[in-house]
Amino acid sequence: MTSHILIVEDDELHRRFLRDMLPESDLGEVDVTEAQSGEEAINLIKSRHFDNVVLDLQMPGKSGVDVARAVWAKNSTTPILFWSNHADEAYARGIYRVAPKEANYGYLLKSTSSQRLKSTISGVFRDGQTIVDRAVNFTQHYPANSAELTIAEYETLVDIAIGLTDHAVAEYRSMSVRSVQGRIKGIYEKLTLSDVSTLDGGAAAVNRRTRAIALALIGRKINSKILEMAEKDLRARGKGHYLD
Amino acid sequence: MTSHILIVEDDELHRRFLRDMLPESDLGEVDVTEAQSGEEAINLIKSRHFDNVVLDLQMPGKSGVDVARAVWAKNSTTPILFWSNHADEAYARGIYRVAPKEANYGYLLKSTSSQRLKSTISGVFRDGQTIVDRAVNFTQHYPANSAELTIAEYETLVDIAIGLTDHAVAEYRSMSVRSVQGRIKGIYEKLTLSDVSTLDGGAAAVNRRTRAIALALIGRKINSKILEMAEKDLRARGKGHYLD
DNA sequence: AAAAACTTTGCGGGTTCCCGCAAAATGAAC
DNA sequence: GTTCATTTTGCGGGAACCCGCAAAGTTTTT
Repeated sequence: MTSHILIVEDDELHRRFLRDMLPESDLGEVDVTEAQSGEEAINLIKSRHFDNVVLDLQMPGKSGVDVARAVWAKNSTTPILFWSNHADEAYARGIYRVAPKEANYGYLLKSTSSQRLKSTISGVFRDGQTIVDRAVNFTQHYPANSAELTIAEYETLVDIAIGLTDHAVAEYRSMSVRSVQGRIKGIYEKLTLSDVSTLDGGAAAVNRRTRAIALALIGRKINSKILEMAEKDLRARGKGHYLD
Repeated sequence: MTSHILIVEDDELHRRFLRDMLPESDLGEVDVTEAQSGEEAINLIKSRHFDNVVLDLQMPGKSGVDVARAVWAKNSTTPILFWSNHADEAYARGIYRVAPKEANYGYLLKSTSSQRLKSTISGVFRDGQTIVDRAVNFTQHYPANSAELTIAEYETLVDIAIGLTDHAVAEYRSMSVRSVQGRIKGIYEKLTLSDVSTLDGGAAAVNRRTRAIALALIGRKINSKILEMAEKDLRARGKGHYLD
């Protein structure tokens, strides 16, 4: 039986590498289709059937998480292998948020060996496993440890990272301003921002809010793609005017 | 005469592509050395001589801008070709800031054709040209137009993006707090943030400071690597305690 | 069902950010 | 050297952020 596989990959060398490697894997006969962008992929997904998808995460325009959402909207059990240069917790959380419970997927770094890639493809596409590279610093069962941001804290972190005020987050998430501030304080604690140093005159050297965003960015808990998706969600929920 | 070329590229497929392509270019005889990381590259640069460097920008650990700084510290006229998936103004400004006046360099996206890559290599390495891909949204002669951030505004944007307070920026840059606030207002105007919308109760929906950072991030004026470099510069100038 | 843990919430005070008003200082152009 | 443009600067007021104190509500564990 022929497997129909969609490769979504803007990098030509990587796309070619996958195209050549997939027939060598032990999936049996495969029919490979390629897309060079998230937009192209979404159009293909709407009009054609694919058994499996190999998906880069960071692409110009729509990201891999955008495409995954479209794949799983069409068929919530389609296995996806995320294959990326980036081990961002931001992407891992994004995937976790859009993945249906019944889906299985893989998340592998491009720096892993061809052998490892082949065995992961088999595991995800043929054997129905979920396999996440350990370099992706995010567990699925959380809080795996209490230093990780909860779902609620992460959601609030993204909200303040796109620039919303406490009042706007409160209205958007249907909670009080004080609640929002409580979650933000929790974020600061987990990013070890409870004490900030002061200047000679006694004023603080660091603004906690922007420092937390910087740390999350440098620690790859958030990235620009995730912020774009968050803005899109805001607009989809009728609150786009906040940003105008 | 043999050209000694250093390739700095974490992606194995891209490194291999360059290694195969360089002897085909019209540089004459070439001797190619490869580094898989910024750190490895910096060690090689210190101990060996290279006539030219091909440099990825976004790598784990030290970025291409870090490596460029080391290259030009050793020899301020070594031509460098920056070859990247990312057309970030952040990187362009970073390069511009570390490039000596007498250096020539290229900045090309990996999505351009092999033909174009070869001709750019010739132009930069043999003919001493500076060639920047037009997708890199940053001119060298600025302000090319008054909507672009000035050097001073950009420097302040990066300072607030890493989380410094107005007082800390003032002390760090030896200027008054009001001056810092004036520059920040200029940043907001150029990011079209002068008017922000309000919620039903009249409170603002958007915090300008964090919204400006989000827009700069999404617009690729800044990125996490640039923030890491800014933190390093802070520490190098004896102000690392601001962040502790 | 009860107890414990976690989250939400209101109030109020202190700090930082943001901006207007106005003037001084510096740099560029003539 | 003079004029013009740009940048810097001080003061003060309003808004947003941050947090302590305390209590209520919800969820989880026993």
